[in-house]
Amino acid sequence: MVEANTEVRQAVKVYKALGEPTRLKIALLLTEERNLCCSDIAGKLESIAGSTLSHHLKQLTDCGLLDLRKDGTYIYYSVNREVAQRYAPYLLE
Amino acid sequence: MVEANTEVRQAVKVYKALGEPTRLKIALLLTEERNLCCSDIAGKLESIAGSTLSHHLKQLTDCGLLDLRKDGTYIYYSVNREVAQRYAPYLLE
DNA sequence: CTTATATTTCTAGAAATATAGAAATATAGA
DNA sequence: TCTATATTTCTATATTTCTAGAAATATAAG
Repeated sequence: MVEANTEVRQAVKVYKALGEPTRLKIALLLTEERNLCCSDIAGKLESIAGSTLSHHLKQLTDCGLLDLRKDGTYIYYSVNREVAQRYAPYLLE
Repeated sequence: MVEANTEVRQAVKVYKALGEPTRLKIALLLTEERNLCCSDIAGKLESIAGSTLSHHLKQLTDCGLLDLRKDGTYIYYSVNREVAQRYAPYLLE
């Protein structure tokens, strides 16, 4: 019960992150294909400024839905399956 | 594949609806207890204007997450289990 | 018909969010 | 070190969203 509020707060963040078309698309892309970097993702979207994409990826990682792995200049993103499984297993279908 | 976009559009709506603290709280209330009317719900929230609550309930019903049943002057809301199950089974835990 | 209650619609202001350009930072390689 | 590429931060603007008061609508009851 102590953790209930924390969990609800995370749920709000996760759902807020997914409640935007571009971000949901990014999350779906990253469940199909793991370890995409920023520019890979940009390449798969219509046309998006790097700064905008960075802003979206920050929200998706801040809520715990995406994990990242830095490798040199690149940052590779993947969906965190546990978080997706808990709040939005729809992503994993 | 034809229905994919429709489904994604619904997903965005559902997640947008749940990505707001008051609305997530309403959704959680309504999974615990079915058939609450507008004023029941208002009574379980801190303090909210009727117009604000109406606005939130509209979003929750428009995305398919809540069903409603009119009975006289009252409108009773319940969570649509199928939609919740598909997009946010977290609600049903 | 009048009154009372439940809910919605209209309206507007305040706050939050999305977007992108420009500048900044980080790293790799020549 | 210099250059190129990847990504973030800063800044500004346009749009959306949240909120609630006032007025409107719907239904029930007297």
